[in-house]
Amino acid sequence: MHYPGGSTRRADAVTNRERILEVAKSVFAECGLELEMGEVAARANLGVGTLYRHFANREDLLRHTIDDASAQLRSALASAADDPVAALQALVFAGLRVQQHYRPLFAVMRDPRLAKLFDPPSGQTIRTQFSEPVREMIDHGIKAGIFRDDLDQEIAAATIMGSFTSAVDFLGTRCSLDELAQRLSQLLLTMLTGKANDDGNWQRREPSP
Amino acid sequence: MHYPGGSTRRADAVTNRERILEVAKSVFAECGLELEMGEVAARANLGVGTLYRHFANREDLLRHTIDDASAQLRSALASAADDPVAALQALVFAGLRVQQHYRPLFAVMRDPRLAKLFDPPSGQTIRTQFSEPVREMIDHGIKAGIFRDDLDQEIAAATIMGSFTSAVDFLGTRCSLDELAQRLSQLLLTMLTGKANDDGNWQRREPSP
Amino acid sequence: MHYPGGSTRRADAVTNRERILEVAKSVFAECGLELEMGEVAARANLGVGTLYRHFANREDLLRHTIDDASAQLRSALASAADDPVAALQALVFAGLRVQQHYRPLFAVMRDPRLAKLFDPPSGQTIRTQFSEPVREMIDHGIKAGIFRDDLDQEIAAATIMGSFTSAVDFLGTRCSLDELAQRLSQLLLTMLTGKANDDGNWQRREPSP
Amino acid sequence: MHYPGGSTRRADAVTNRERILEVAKSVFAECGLELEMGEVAARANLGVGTLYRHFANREDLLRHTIDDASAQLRSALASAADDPVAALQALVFAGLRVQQHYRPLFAVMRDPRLAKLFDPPSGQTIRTQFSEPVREMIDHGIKAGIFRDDLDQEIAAATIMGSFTSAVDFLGTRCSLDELAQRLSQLLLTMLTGKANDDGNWQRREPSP
DNA sequence: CATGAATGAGCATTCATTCAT
DNA sequence: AATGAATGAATGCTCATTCAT
Repeated sequence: MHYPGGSTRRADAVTNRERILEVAKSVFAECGLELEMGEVAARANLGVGTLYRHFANREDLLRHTIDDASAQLRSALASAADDPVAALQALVFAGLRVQQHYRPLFAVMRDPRLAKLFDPPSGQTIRTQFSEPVREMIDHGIKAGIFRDDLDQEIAAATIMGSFTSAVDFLGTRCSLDELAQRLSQLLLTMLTGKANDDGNWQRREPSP
Repeated sequence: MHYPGGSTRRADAVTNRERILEVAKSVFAECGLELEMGEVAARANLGVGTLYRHFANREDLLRHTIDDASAQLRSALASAADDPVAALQALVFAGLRVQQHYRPLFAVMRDPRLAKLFDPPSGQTIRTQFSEPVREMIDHGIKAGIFRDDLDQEIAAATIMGSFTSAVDFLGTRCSLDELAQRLSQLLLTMLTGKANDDGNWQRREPSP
Repeated sequence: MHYPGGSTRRADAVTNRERILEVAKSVFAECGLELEMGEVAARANLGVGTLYRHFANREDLLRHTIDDASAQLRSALASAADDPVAALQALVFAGLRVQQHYRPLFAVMRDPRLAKLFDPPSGQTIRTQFSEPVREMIDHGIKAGIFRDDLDQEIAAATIMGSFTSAVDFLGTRCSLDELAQRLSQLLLTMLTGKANDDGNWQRREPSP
Repeated sequence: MHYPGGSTRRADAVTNRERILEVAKSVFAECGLELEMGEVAARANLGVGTLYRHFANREDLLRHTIDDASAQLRSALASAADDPVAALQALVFAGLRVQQHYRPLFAVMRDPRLAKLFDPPSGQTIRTQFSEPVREMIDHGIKAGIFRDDLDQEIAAATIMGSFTSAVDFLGTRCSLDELAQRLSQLLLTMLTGKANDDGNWQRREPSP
C-alpha cells in the first residue's frame, strides 16, 4: 500500500472519513443508490473494513453521502441576493451545477426508496429542504413586484426543480454550464414574470461603463 | 402432448410474449431498472425459462419493456390537436399520466445506464424520441402566432419534459391528476406565450363552434 | 459435475432436499450450530443456491436439521417396552446412539441460542420433547413397582439426559456403544430402584436354556 | 511519557492481564467459544492491541480463560471433606455453581473443538482434570464403606459430571441453586450407595460432635 | 507499552442465467 | 415450447489480527 504525500496511515485517519465521503460522492454521482461498498473502498484505496469503521453500513454511508452532496446544494441555494432576478440566476446556476456533479441527486431526492433511507419524517423533509428555498425565492420575487402575483407557487417551484435535471440531461452535453444557465434563467424568468424578457444579460456580463 | 394444426402453441407463444411484456411493464412501473426476472415470471404465471425463450436476457426484456412503455407515451404525445393551446394541454395531461403510471420511465430515459441498455446511437435517440414531439408542439405554436417567437425551443422542451416528473413527485400525492394538469398547463402556457394567461378554462372544453 | 448412478439432475431434484438434510445432519454432527452453508453445499456436491431453493436461510436449514435429527431420537425414545427395565435400556441405548451420531444435539437442545432458532414457545417445547419420554419411562416404572416411589422424577430425568452426553464424551472413545449402554443402564437402574442391582444381564444376552 | 522507577507500567501490565482474564471469563460465561476480542477489549476498557500484548491470539486467550475458569472448578471440587457424603454434597454444590456461573464451561470441556484449542495431549487431560476429583471422591467413599463397592466408577463419575449441566439447564430457572443441590445430591447418593436414602438433611449441617 | 485504525479473508444471501426434462 | 431446479458470481457485512503512532 502506498500513502501519497508521505503521510502515514494514522495521520490519514483524521481525514479518512472525509476521503471516504468524497469518494462516495463521486461513486454516487455515477451509480446513485446502487453505490457499492467495494467500489468506494477500492477507489479510496481502503479496505472495506475501513468503510465500516466510519459508517455503520451501506445505508448509513449513502445517507451521509446524500446529506453531504445536498448540503452543497442547500448552501448554494441560500443565496442571499436581494434582487429576485439575480436570486433566480444564482439558483439556476447552483441547480445545474449540482445536477452536473451529482446527477442522481435530484432523482434520488424524489425516489420513494429514499423514504426508507431517511427517517420516515425526513422522507418528506428532504424534498422540502430543496423546494423550500425555491419557494422562498419565488415568494420574495412576488413581494418585490417583479414576479407576477397570480403565480402558482407550488407548481412553479416544482417546475424549476425539474428543469435542472432535464436541461442537463437533454442539453448538458452540447452546452456549457454557463450557457445553459443563461438560457434556462431567461426561460424561467418569462414563466415567473409572465413577460417575455428580451434582456438576456447574465450575471457574468461585464459592468457597462 | 400434441397440438393439432401446429398453431396452438405458436398462438400461446405470441400470447406469452405479450403477457410477459404486460407484466414487465407493471413490474417496471414499480421497480424501474431493478426489475427482476423471477418477479416478472411469477406475476405472469410462467417459468423463468419461458422469459428467456422470448427475450435474450434481462437487458433485452428491459429494453423491450421500456420501448413498449415509451411507445404509449409517444403516441399520447403525438396529440393531433390543431390548436397549440389544446396541444399543450393534451401533452401535459399525457405526460403527467405516464409519469404517474410508469414513474421510473422518465427517470430511466435520462439514466446514463440507459446508454448501455440501448445501443450507443439510440442512447441519444431515445431521448430525442420524447423531446421531439414537444419541440414540434412548440414550433407549431410559434408558427401559429400563439407562442412567442423568440422562444428558446430546446430549453423549453426540456423544461416541459422535466416538469412532468417534478410535478407528480412533489405534488402528485396532494392533487388529482386533472388538477395538476390544469395548473401545470397554465404555468407552461405563460412560459411559452410570455403572457400571464388568466383563463384557466381548458379542461375538456368543447371547441366553440 | 457428475451425477452418480447415472441419474440426471432433474431426477435428483426429487431427493435433493433429503440429500441436503442428510449432509446437513452430518455437518451438524461435527460443527453444531456453527454449520456453514458453503460446507453443506460442498459436501452435497451442490451449489449454494440450491440450498436456498430448499431452505429459506441458514437458520431454516438448521431448524429442519435439528428437527430431523431429534425426530430420530424421539422415535427411538418412544420405545413401547412394557418392562420398565427394558424401556430404560432401550432409552439408554438410543440416547447414547444419538449422542454418538449427533454429538452437538443434546448440547444444542439446551443452548439458549436455540430459543432464537425455534419459536419462542417451542424454545421450551423442544427441551420438553426430550425430557418428557424420559419422565414417562420413569413414571411407568414407578407405577409398575419397579422404580422406587419416592423418586425425584424431574431431577432423575435431567440426570439421565445428561448422562448420555457425559458417558460418550468421557468414555466414548474407549468403549463400544454396547458396553457403554450396559454399564450406564446398570448404574441408572440403581439410581432409579434404590437397589444395587447385581444382575448385569443385558438385552443382547442369549436366552438361558 | 516517563514512568519513574520503571515499575508503574509493569504493574499496570500485570493488572491489565488480570483484568483481561477477568473480563474474558465473564464474556466467556455469556458467549462461550464465540467470545470476541473486541467485546473483551471494550468491557475491559482497553484497546484490542493490548489484548494481543498479553495473549498471542484469540485461541490463546480462550485457552487461558478456560484454564482460569476451570481452576476455580477444580479447587471447588477438591473438597477436603472426610465424610464421603459431605464430599458429594460439596461436589454437587460446586458443580452446579460453576455450571450456573460459567454455563458454557462443561459444554466446552467436552467440545471436540477443544482438541484444537488445547494441545493434543491435554485434550484428554483437561477432561481428566475434572473427572479425576470425582473419581477420587467416589473411590474414597467406597473405601469408607459408604458407597457400594461394585460401583462402576468411570461411568458414575461421568454421570455425575453430566448431571450438573442437565440439572441447571432443565431445572435451573425453576429452582434455587440450593434446592437443586439438595435434590441432586439425594439422587446421586442413591446411585452411589445403592440405597434409597430417605434423609434429605444435608445442607450445611454441622458435623455432630 | 497501549492504542485503535486499517486490513481482508470469510460467510450468508441474492439473482441472472442455463439446461435436462 | 415450457418448466423450474441448479448454478455461482457478486455483494454486504464481520471480526481476528497487525502496526504506525
